[in-house]
Amino acid sequence: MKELTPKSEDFSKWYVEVVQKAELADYTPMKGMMVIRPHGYAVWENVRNALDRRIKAAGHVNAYFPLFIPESFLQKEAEHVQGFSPEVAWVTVGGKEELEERLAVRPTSEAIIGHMYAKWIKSWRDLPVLINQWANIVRWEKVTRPFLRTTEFLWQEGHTCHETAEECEAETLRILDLYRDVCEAELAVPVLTGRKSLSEKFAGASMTYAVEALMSDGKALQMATSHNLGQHFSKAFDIRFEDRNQTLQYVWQTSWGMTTRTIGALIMVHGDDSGLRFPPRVAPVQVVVVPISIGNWKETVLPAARAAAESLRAAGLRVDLDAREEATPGWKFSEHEMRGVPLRLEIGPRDVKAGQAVLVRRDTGAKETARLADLGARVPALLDEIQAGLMAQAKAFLEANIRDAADYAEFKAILETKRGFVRAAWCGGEACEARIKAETMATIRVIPTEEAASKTDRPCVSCGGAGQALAYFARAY
RNA sequence: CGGGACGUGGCGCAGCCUGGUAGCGCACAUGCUUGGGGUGCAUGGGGUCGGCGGUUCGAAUCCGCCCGUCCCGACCA
Repeated sequence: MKELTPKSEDFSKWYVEVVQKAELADYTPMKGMMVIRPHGYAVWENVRNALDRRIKAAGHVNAYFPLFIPESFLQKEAEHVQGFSPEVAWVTVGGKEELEERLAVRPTSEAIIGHMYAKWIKSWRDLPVLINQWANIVRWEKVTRPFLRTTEFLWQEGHTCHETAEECEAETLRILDLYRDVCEAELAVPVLTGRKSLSEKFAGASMTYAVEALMSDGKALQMATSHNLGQHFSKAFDIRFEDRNQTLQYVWQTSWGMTTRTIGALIMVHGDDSGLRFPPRVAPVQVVVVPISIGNWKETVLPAARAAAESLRAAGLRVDLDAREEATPGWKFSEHEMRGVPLRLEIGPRDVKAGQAVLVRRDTGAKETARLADLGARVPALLDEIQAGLMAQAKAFLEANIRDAADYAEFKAILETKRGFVRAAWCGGEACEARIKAETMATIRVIPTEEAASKTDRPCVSCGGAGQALAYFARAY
């Protein structure tokens, strides 16, 4: 549990080390499969709860569909099967018997859900269907990294059906905004939102919208996606309803997901050379109480530390009392910094005498003393400040790393020297997009959805043709 | 999947070139000591060197194949 490689020296190494040293995850004997350890899983639980609250508040209900999908189902939507087939894991044997039809371990659940929806939906009165599921997913990725890309990962996937195209699009965008809100309000990760180019969209969607964040090494990370599936799947799976005019119509569908990858974003956006810095809203432990062990501390300091921890717990905070005898205070400080605890509360003999405690912020390192009687008010306020402080810091970084490129030379120079997002005009042509990707490794992360934000009179940064939209380009994870 | 690096107690490494059955630091256990930023000392337990095969009297060391990890690309949430 020593010496973390500095972020600036080797970002990838720093990332892998901090994941392990903070005990968020660990590797297993199977390639690309990791254990999410209790400290990491607690983060996921907090993210999940925040998301789940919002999904339900927006009118959705949770359900659970099977892990396996018959091969023939996956094949019903041509683009879908083509997009996912390279990374599907198959079950071919059950017990000792060879299966007649092999089963895919779900890489996403549109196919099985589509099949069930066809059975359940008959009338416009059945619509909208607003179902979400929390599930595990398997995609046989060639290159894996803890949280960012693993063979199996956890996520939620929403699958909705609507009467009209307009309603469907509205749902897609409502969810996009929901994701933005979770990222910014809970994870303290500022994001760009917008649509994807056609080449980057979900296999089988009409349009994909995404929430993109900027990691502190200047690479972008997709935090969530919201797809307008149009009628692609309803036609493939025959999901029809009789509308208000007594004609049969195919439903309009959306699907959307957010994954355990968000934990990777939390690490890469907020972490520093001492380890993790979790935003209080999703931190597994919000306050750690460290008694300063000197002399007869167990009789004097420890009871005061217990009382402080208890009172904060009673106020609804997630509090850990680190009363271990085998570790020194300094050791504990470092360890809890590594683990990202937002606020440390130190109580020593001097404090007990003075009826106070020392509060140390993880985000800034700032120390202050507070009267024990005031902790109930001061600690929650400080946690709010830390949450806001992390957001402000990340936002300043994002804004400082969005740069406009007038021409291709400038575009390339920015990506070479500074990275971050480059905002540039694009003609809408796939050839230009592909060329930019090949030459700079940058892809279109999002094209802002609002007319005003994407409108441009500048020529395409690649070909010089008429610019159709302003797009945000970046190298991405 | 292409290029590169690596695989030796839990972790990080040395030893390999010039074969002779393992060593260091941290961690761990015990005791004392210390304690407001990773305390110090002593004692002790733990590996047969990623796997398989070959060469050899003898392999961590040489050769071949395989597996895995990390980095850089192509693919992806």
